[in-house]
Amino acid sequence: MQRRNIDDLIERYLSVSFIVMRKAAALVKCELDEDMTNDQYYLLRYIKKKAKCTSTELASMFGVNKSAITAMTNRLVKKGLLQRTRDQNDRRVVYLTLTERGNEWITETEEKIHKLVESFITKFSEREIEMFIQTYEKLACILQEMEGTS
Amino acid sequence: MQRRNIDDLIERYLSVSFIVMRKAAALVKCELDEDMTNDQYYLLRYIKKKAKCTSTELASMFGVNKSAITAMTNRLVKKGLLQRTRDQNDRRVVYLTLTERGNEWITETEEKIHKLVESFITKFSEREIEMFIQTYEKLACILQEMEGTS
DNA sequence: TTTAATAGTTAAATAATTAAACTATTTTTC
DNA sequence: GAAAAATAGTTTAATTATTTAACTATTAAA
Repeated sequence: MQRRNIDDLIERYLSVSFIVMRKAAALVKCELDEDMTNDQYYLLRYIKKKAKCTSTELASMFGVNKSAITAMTNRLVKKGLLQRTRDQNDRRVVYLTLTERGNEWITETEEKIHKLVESFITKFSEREIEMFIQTYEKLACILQEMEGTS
Repeated sequence: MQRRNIDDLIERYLSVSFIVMRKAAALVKCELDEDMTNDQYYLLRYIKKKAKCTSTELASMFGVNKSAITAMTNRLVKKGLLQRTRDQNDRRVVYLTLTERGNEWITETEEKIHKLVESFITKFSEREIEMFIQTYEKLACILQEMEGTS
């Protein structure tokens, strides 16, 4: 591939990924209750999928320090959406699970977000969106394997 | 398209876009000086491309309130990377432009970020990445046209 | 059994963000 | 042309997200 073609693709990638990131964040926010944030949505979504998980795992997935996760989970525990339980075999480990209310909230919210994503995903042909997501998933794998991503 | 196929694509999109967003943010951060943030990088990058721009334009691009832009630009002015100049025709308007140091910083940093993006973008075939970015750009257009994105 | 490593929290600091109230201009409207 | 409405940007107070460093408690390794 030619030098200027690569540079052009890189530039386009940087611009478009920035725009999509910010616009998508704004749209997701519109679907959430006033007192909930996008990060809180993503955190509860992840815990629902895993059923239970630890701070360390979340910190790695979110690419942040464990103390950032402690702060976030504290807020969600205070809101009654999340609960902590200690592992009886290894008492250092704390599991995070959804409360009943947390489960209700994320279930309702997932429905709204799915409708939102559907409203734009259906503007593409099945083939186009399938190809897009496949490449996107490949990219996710590459990024996850790169060092320094913690 | 079948119902369960759409739902599956939506779920895959949500998962992969989240992972890429967080991992990319972590990688970009590694390339920046200790005292600079990803948002500051994206803001200076945008201003460099436009040469000069206003708070209102930035707020719209970033999908945030104008007061968030005021706060960010204050920090960058304090760091000596950005400057404000008032429009002489319409004295309500304030233009933001890079200082000499700001220009040097963003030029150096853009080079690092380009190398970073190149390191993973070249793992795809030219055809695959071209298709991917085309669909991504279409998506950006659709999101920008959607209401409530401010 | 002392030493290492691991899991998580706390504390202090900063950045990003919002909402509401505000100042200073320019445009509209009657 | 003066009063009213709109526009551009800032300030203030509050909250969330984040980092780094120091810390507690527990488990694994030497």
